[in-house]
Amino acid sequence: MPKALIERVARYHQIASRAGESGQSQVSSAELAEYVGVDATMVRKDMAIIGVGGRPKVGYFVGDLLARLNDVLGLSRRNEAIVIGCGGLGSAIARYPGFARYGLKIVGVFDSDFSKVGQLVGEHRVLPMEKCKSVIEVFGVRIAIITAPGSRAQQLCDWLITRGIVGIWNFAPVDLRVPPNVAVRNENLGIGAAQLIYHVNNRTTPTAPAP
Amino acid sequence: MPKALIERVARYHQIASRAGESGQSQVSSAELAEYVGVDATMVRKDMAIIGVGGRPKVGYFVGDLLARLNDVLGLSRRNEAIVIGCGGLGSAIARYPGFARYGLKIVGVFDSDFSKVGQLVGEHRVLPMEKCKSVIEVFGVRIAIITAPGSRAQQLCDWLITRGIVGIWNFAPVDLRVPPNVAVRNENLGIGAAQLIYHVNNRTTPTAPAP
DNA sequence: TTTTGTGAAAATCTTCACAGCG
DNA sequence: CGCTGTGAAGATTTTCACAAAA
Repeated sequence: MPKALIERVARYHQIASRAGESGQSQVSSAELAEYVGVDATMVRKDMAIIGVGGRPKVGYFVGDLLARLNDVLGLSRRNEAIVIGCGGLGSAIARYPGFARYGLKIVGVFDSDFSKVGQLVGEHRVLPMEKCKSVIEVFGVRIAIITAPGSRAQQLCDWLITRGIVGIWNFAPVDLRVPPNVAVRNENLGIGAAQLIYHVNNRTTPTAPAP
Repeated sequence: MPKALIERVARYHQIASRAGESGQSQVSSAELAEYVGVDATMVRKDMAIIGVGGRPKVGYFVGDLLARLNDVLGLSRRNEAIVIGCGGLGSAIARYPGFARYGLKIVGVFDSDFSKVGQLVGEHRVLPMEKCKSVIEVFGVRIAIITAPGSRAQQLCDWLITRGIVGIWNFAPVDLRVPPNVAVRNENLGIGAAQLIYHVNNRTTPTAPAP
């Protein structure tokens, strides 16, 4: 399974999802290609790989496509998550409304700072770390979103894994190391900034198309 | 210039930067490879491309490496940025301490909601959108960080570009479209979530090494 | 006649194997 | 020796060209 494809599948999902909401019932490979920023041929190849068939002259049916994408991504099942650390980033994420579409449900927000415990963050009451273990067990939580300080993130991560967490979404400014059976996504804003700056400094000056 | 390389260069910078701070004066390709998650050979290839030479038995000098990386990424010059929208995500980003290392300096925080104008977000006073134009001009701002609602993001983006912005870091849950001479980085938390969920559901179960 | 589907070619990226140097 | 440097081989990803279908 092409690794780069997974990068695109999530985008296809977004587009299909949006198209569905706006009442559109089919999308063409050209349309998908446009939004994802690749060639239309590749979209068709991708569709072949994930097992979605289209119809010449019509395109792909949004319903079919979305169903298959949900299946591939695993969004059909409910995906419970907890947020650890409710500083600025943590509380913003805990309140972020856009996760519902992906079946990601935040079931607990934790902080080791007692002055934050008990505060309301969106619809979540901040809980002390002591409660974390039970929440994981009770809800069968598999995903943890870490927004704790970099200095504590790895230690926290290790502990969460012993408690059964198998997916880590890390916003602390360090790259977390995990055993091979655990999925980790290191978001790292600093690296994002560096990449953007690179592209700003090396952006394409608009040139006339080659003859 | 290999596109995938740029993805790694920012990570090399992070590692080198950290190594320097902890007093380490050289790093080996194996060490860099370990952290970035690629083969050591590729690190050496990358170094050759960006023009960093190492020494057998020693590795790469952190000072040389960092200087070159700063140059390649364009972090030597100061990179002014503004933040538009100071909801949860916007204010978290405005206060994020990790950007200094990359020369990214936030010089203004804006919101169109008058009830937020005048509030203090970290060290920044929230300004009304009317002031945005002048701030861009006065500081020569090239980068805008958008955390406004998805519904307004594209319109805002278009306007910013007319005002001279050439780099957009977009946290709204839509993919912004920009002309080819503008750099855009669509961060999109929803898509990040979808990708993590995929990897959680398809993570490698630890198997015995092949015989 | 437009849009999908796909084998073959091209480009890109990654790993291998080993030479070279301190 | 241990680690860098690099040409050649290998794997993957992307594009091209065109057949097929509605």
